Order: sequence, then structure tokens, then C-alpha cells
Amino acid sequence: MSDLEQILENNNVKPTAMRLLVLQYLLNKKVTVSLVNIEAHFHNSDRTTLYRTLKTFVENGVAHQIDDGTGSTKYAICEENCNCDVDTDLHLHFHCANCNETVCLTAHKIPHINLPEGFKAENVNLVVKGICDKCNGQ
Amino acid sequence: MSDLEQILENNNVKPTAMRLLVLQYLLNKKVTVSLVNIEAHFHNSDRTTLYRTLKTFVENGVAHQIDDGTGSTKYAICEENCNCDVDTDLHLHFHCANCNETVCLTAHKIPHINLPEGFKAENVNLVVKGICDKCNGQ
DNA sequence: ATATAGGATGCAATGGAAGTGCATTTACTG
DNA sequence: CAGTAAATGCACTTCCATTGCATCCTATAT
Repeated sequence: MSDLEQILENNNVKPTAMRLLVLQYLLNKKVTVSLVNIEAHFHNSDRTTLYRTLKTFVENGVAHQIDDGTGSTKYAICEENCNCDVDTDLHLHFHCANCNETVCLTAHKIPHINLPEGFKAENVNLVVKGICDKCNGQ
Repeated sequence: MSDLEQILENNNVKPTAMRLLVLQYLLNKKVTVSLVNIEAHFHNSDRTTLYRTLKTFVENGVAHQIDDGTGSTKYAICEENCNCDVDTDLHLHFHCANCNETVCLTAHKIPHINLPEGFKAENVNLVVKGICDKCNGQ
């Protein structure tokens, strides 16, 4: 069994050909990808299948779903041992206004946030917009 | 000149009847509102006009535009003396999964965020999702 | 008061992305 | 090999954001 298959098996996702391809694509990407990105890459495959593949990944902890405020949902593979916990696993995302790409800054965990009395946090989304290192260097 | 008119004048927005009504509506709201909310309230007015009214407000610093991840953009009146500065004015938003409303926690400024070398922040969006105080109390 | 110009408004249409229903195919089980 | 459940593919729908264009209103100059 390949590494890719193992990842899916570990998360109770049946390793179909399509899913393995999408997983590999995601793993090779340094930045987050949108459904449209994936669609463009697998131009011979159906949009709905890709959509549901991603949905399955997210539901089973294979991938993160990221709302970077651009209007199109982004996806990225979860780090190893990630259990998407609010207090320990949430990192911030950076959206570059120049190259239009969103990267996971996995080393930058979201600081603890104090909420007023009565509020209970279940999830936190922190997106910083600006210019990324690559675009700044040019 | 009324207070409402004064607010618009101060931000170089011509105070038309429609704009004054929308401004008053926003001022009376404790929570953020979407275009659909406003449309429902001003059912005799055109969607596009309301859309452009909000756009004008945002562009001229009368209102904030909030992306709470629900897919529909929210709006709220800027605090007094707000200049939407990244370092001093950005507060966090809380989206309640139960009542589906988004509130501005203006007292909770976004903590300073350290970025890796080469990254330059221009804007920060921090949305916490969970259960709000009202829904918790029930 | 009237002409004029520029902005505001209203209507219609477009576009992008997410999501759903259903038929068909695939793959695993006995 | 038969049967079943999941996965896939196609068509369609819905929701929200956005734009083009015609019309209306208002402020200003003459």
C-alpha cells in the first residue's frame, strides 16, 4: 500500500483513483488551492466529483478548508497529527493581494482570544492580507 | 443639519434620502447586517441602490465591510474616530452558529501578529465562530 | 426661471461559486 | 456470478455579487 493510500486509510476514506490523484496534487502544492484550480488541473474530470472529493477530505480530516475572503474556498492538506483542534492546531493564513495566492503559515498559531462572558468559541478563522515574501522580493 | 446628515457630510457622502434611511437603519442595529437584511427592510427600494449605497459607505469610511465566512457580506457602522487602521482599529467579529448573527466585538482588538520575514500585512480578518452570549443563556 | 451636467436611482441581465437530484458506473461482498 | 453500497458524472438550481444602461433628480450657472 502506498503512502498516499495509507493517508486515506488512516482517515477512513476509501482510496479511489480520483481521490489519490487529488491527494497527490494537494500534497505537492505549497499553497492552498481552490476547486477551480483543481478543476483546471484535472480538466477531464467532473467538477462535482472533485467538489465531493474535497468535501470528503475535509469531513474526514485529510484536508483543511480555508475561507480566505476571496469568495472561493481554498483547501490544503492537514499537517501530520493535526486534529483540527481549536486551541492547538489553528494556524493563520496569508492572502497575497499581488499573486493572489493563499498560504498556510503553519508555524504561526492563532493567539488565544479572550471573549466576553457568555461567548463560546468553536472555531477561529484568521486571515492576514498583504504582500507575500515572494512578491516583496521582486 | 441632522446628526445623520452630519455623519455623511463628514465622510464626503452626499446625504440623499435613501442614504439617510440606510444609515439610520445601520445605526440602530446592534449586530451586523447583510444586503439581504437591508433589502427585506426596505422592500420598496431597489436592491442595486442599496448595494451601491453600502459600497459608497464602505469606500468613504462610513461603514465596515465584514466577511464572516457565511458567504454573505455583512456591514456595520464604523465607530467614531475609526480610520480603519490595521494596527489600532481592527476588532474581531463573532459569528453565532445558532442565531446566525454576526456581532462586532469592538472592545476586542486583534492582537499583534508576527509574520515571517518578507511578509507585509495590510489587513487582518479575524472571525470567531461559536455560540453567542444570548444563545448560551437560553 | 431655465438649461445643463453629474450623480443617484431603478430595471434587467450577467457571472461565479456552492450545492443537489438522479441516473449510471464501479468496486467490494457473499 | 449476483447483489449492494458507494462513487462518479451530468444537469440543474440557488444564492449572492456585480455591471450596463436608461432615467430621474438636484445643484449650479446663466
